[in-house]
Amino acid sequence: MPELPEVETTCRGIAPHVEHQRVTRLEVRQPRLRWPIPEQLAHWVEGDEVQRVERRAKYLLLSFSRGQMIVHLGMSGSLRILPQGTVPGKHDHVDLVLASGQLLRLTDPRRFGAVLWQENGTEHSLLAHLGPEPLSEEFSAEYLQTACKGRRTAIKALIMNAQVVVGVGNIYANEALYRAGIDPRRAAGRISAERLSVLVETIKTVLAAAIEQGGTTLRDFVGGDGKPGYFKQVLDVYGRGGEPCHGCGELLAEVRLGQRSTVFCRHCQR
DNA sequence: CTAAGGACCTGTCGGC
DNA sequence: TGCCGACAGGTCCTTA
Repeated sequence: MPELPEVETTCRGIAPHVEHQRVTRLEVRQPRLRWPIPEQLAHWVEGDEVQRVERRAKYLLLSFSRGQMIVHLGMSGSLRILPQGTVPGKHDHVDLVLASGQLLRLTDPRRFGAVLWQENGTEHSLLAHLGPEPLSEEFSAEYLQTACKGRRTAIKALIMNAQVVVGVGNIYANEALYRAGIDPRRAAGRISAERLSVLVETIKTVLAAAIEQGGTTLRDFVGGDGKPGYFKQVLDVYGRGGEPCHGCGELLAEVRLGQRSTVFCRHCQR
């Protein structure tokens, strides 16, 4: 479910309810997510106050006095603020119960998500080798040009590689490549500097627009405040295989690339 | 080192 | 209506 805009929307939605709140209890009903939830996590957070909620890549980081709780939503996860006492459903695996009378609930049917911990002064290995944030200045035309040099891998796979740049998932990779006029299958090392520069801009634009809209609504995504996102209305290619290209009217092609559904226009993208 | 494929898990949808 | 396979927003890990 969550791509970077969804995670950002969730972060902004939950932060006002969670920051500076004391955690009265951590209730784990299902510890088996992508990795087991650390057994000592409750011990580390209970009685302490959440200092800050922030996002790095698609990870949410909740800071406590001795370390950070790391939350990843995987493919199907979501976080919501609910009143205490709300009866948990089948896939409601974790509750962070707050002194305010609310709780932060993690729901994740597929359990590809994760709840982990990093002690102050240490960096979890998952976060150690992440590339730059796509909306930062560090993610520049020059940076992408260097990253593409000599690479034979398809450009779409490259921009979805978190070691190159974080937060570009399948939807926005398809959209950004369409807007840049680049064939997603093209070898990264065989794209001109000028065109890569355009791609950097379209990645930034498409992500920023999606964040502004509150994320893409697919199925039943809701942000931390329970409101749905509205970006789906402006997707040009994702989920539109076989339908007419918004630019030229030719039918959009759909192929599988690295096991991910890839939609593009054979006429507009080269 | 790079590139490609499998793995994790559940729900939903389309076809027969 | 029921069953079965294909597919879904992510990304780590193993294999070549």
